[in-house]
Amino acid sequence: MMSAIESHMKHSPHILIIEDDREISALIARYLRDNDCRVTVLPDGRNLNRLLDDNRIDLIVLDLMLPGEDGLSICKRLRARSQMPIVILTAKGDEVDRILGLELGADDYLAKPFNPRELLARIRAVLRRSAAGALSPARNGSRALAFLGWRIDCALRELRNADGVLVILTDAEFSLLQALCERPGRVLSRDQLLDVTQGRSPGLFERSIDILISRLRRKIERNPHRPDMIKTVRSEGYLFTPTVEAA
Amino acid sequence: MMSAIESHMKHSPHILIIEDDREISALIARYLRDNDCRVTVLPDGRNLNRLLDDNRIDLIVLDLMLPGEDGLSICKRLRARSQMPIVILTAKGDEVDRILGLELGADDYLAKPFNPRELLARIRAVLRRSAAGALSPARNGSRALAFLGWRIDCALRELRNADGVLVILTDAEFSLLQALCERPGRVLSRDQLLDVTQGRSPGLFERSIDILISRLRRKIERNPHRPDMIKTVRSEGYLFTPTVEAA
DNA sequence: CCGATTTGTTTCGCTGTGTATCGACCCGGT
DNA sequence: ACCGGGTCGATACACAGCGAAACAAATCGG
Repeated sequence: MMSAIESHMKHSPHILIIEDDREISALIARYLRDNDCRVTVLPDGRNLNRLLDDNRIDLIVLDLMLPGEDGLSICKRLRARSQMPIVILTAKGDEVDRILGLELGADDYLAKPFNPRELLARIRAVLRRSAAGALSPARNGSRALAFLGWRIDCALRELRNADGVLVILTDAEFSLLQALCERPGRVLSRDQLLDVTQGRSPGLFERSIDILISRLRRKIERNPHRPDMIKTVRSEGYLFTPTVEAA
Repeated sequence: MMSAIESHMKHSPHILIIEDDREISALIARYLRDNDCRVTVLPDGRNLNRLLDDNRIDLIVLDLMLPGEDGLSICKRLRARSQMPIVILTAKGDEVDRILGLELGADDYLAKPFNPRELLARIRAVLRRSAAGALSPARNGSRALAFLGWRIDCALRELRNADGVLVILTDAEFSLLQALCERPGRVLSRDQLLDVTQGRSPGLFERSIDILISRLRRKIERNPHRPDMIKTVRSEGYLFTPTVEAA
């Protein structure tokens, strides 16, 4: 029964919990991790945009009662930028906030105190629905990026050089390049790159990203031994230096 | 971004209520009709399949406490045949049934007694998430899609090429193509495709989707060995690259 | 109940990707 | 300067994912 749901989730989903109460967030995180989720916890809404940019979050569990920026405000902000699934947590019986949250675009709510098993069930229900996916009638027009004469078409997953000739990248290489292009001028750790490209947490001695970078350099750098575009920042990660523009 | 929602709003959603208590069903029906929904009421699970075949239902509100066939059983039956959105109604505090319902594939629940406004908010939240017309192959009314000169008629289940000549697809091939067309520009996992085309969970070493893709490519790709339209994304799934428009 | 067509399974070979290993390099500490 | 740990690049290799063909099973129409 559940296996149908889990099985069509290729990678374990990455859940972001926004909750100031350490005890509650630890409890949830523990339960979700025990049930094949990857979990990140944030105590408030600060650094949220940054975190969403650098990681591939599948769903957000959002407490409405937060210090600083209010949960409803965060919910609205999130909806303004994406359709990311949101499950909100409210104090028991706080019906107004609950309805308001749903009308603001949350996908579900749960009243505290709650049963972790029910939270998991709701998360799965929402993820299943969002994975089944809506039709994309007006799809974000063929996304294409350009840098230093290179052109990358994200819809076709194709890369062309300045002369317009196709440079054949493997799927993993393309995903990595896309991740870099979408975050230029910023140092990205191997963990972030793994998360974004494959939705995976790294093993202890994981070096697969290094290898991919190496292979990618061989295909796009003028001198792969003295890379211009993809620089390595020792013990930090990698940095994509060109300025990237939509094309 | 909003277009998915707007396309929903264009025609008022058709809600099916399965509820034996006349008083409650009348109350809900009234409130929903006042808020731009079309409503059909059924007192039990009989004639359900018949009704679903003959009408285009967008969402089902299902009471779990029913005479005759149990609500959970109905929920399971519905899930077996489609991904139709389901909101279940339970007696207050009946947590077990609630969780069970979600795990059976319901999209949301509401405890009785409830505020009609909240029911509406939940219905809208679920509808927002769900695809306008892609929920079940049985429901896809007369729609036609076009891409790269190809024309696909979902009602007749026919495919024509740029010259207007019929290309004969088998049933499974057509369902697969339709699923791809309805979600262009997104990588779809094999499990999702299996789920959408046949509502089936994959066996452990299932490769039937690969074969279908292969056979489909042979019929529609210019060079089946270097596919343009249906690209494979290694260890992720498949991607339909053309832009698709209604025709 | 039979034959034809559609659909799923098995198997094989190729390619892509991660792992292991080694060596180069950076940097700090005696 | 000399070593030593840590980090990264490169090569070689093992294995997993996918396409294709042949085969087997299921479905359908008569």
